Amino acid sequence: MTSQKVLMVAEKPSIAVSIASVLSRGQMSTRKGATDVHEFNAMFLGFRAQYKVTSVIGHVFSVDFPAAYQDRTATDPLDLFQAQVVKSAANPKAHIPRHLSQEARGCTHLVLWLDCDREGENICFEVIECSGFTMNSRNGRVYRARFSSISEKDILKAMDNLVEPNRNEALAVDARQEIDLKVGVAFTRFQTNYFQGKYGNLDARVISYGPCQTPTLGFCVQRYLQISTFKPEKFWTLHPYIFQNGHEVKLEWERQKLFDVNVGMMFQKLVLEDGILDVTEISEKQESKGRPVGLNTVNLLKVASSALGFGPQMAMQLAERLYTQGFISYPRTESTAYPSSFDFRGTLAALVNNPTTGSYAEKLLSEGFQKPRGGVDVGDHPPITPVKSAKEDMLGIDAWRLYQYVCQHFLGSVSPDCKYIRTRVEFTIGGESFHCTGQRTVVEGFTYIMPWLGISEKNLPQFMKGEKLEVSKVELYEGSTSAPDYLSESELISLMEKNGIGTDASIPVHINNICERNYVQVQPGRKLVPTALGISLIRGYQCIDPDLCLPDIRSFIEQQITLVAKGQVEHSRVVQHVLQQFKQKFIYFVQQVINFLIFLRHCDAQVDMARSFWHK
DNA sequence: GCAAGGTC
Repeated sequence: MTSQKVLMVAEKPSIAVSIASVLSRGQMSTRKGATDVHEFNAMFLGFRAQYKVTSVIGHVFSVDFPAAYQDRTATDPLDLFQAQVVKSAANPKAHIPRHLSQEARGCTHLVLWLDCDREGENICFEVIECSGFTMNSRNGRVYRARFSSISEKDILKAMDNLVEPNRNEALAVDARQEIDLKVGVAFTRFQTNYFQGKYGNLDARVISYGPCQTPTLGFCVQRYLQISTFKPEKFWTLHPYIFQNGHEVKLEWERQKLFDVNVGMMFQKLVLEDGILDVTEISEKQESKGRPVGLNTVNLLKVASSALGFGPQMAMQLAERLYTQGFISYPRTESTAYPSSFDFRGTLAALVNNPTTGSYAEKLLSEGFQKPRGGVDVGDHPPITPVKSAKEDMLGIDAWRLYQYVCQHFLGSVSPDCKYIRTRVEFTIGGESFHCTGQRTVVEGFTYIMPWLGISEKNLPQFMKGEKLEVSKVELYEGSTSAPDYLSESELISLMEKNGIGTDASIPVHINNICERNYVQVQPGRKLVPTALGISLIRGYQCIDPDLCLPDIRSFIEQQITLVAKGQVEHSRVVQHVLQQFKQKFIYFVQQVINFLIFLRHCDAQVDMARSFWHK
């Protein structure tokens, strides 16, 4: 009897290695190709089988317009909405389609090990197309492996529960690709044609629009507008002072702020006339600051920007290198919960040779470490953790600093919580209430290894309830409300994540885009300051159609394609419906812009007439 | 050469 031949395809080479290692128990032979192919013999569905495990490198295809629409001077952007879209190799140099079709030859079964998300489901069908397999054919069968992590347990479990790939989820991605392409390119071509060199000094090669990049820019400009329209306001507050056991203590007012100096002076007089503070309440409460959950990509990017000064693009490049050199685990993950099978002891042991964090890792090993807090498991990859110890000269200064943070975060996540005692003393004087607070650390916990998160110690002298104290002075402090600062890159990342703009992998790309297109500039402290061009663009959308630069535009697309993913509405109906709406917006936008440009030309003509009149 | 999403 001839044996079965099984082809397995993963989303990236490293996953193919993991799957082949588990299923062959390490007994595989690897041969080079467009991507490596791992071969071995094992049982498959009760029969002896020859296995080949290989991978793609992300998407095999990407969508674009046919050649006829590529010449932007010869095409009306409005026609793009009803144009055909064609798929072509995402990376022609990699020759992935040819690789898949060659390896599939003679195979009786195809098992798809793509990442278990919508994009992965879409890549499943790209692989099916290249391999020549068809769903439900007699001579070859197609299976989908659904795995929640790349552990031996989950891989074997997925093998015992093979399912079919989900066509609807794949179609939802097709819908998004077509909508993003048509909307983005139509607006971008129109804007570039009409704004470039037309007026002002908005000189730029391309003036782009996109349902992710434009709301991203919108966040930066929104903050800029808050700053530029901010009107500072004076305020007053009372601070009584006392001397207790040789310490001067400044008290805070329950009313916090007043915006009228006369009322402030009245209260100051009341307090001074009384002159005696009554201690009405003393409370001590133990508070806890929780250790961090596992590190995911977005949180790594935020820390890299705010604490290490690395932009997201650079942070990902450094992380990628640390990953391929085996120092940290896979750096693209949404999960913050460690899998149940995670080897904490092994990871700690791997760090004991680290010059700076090694002794702390050793201490956790000998004295015991904590089970990490919950977090979320999205089922993609485990949180980002160190894998082996390193020294600075092995990595270079930047990679070393990022690696150090990954170590500190991991160690922090298996350390005790930080415990501290908060003391609050309440006073009354002249009918007004004041208080002071102190705090002291009881258990340092994870803040030992992440000292910047530590509790700032504030000691208070002893007080007794019912005690009466003489006030030493009563300050009427005059302050001024201040404008917020420019949006920091790490705040922007938080806003994007919260509003569903981009993914962990694409957030750095969008931020990089708005910088490279000269819409914002990164200033010291990684603050994002919009340029004249960026401000003009967003103000333009705000005048014509504010939806265009709001994050809801992305949520709307996501929500519509989810109907496809769930099989509730047909793919083509959703695409038509969404494109129809964007086409209306596009037409209105074009009309308004053209009217405005006509108006400007009219103004110029008036100015010219006035000039020639006065210069006669 | 314009979008956004994979991954390198």
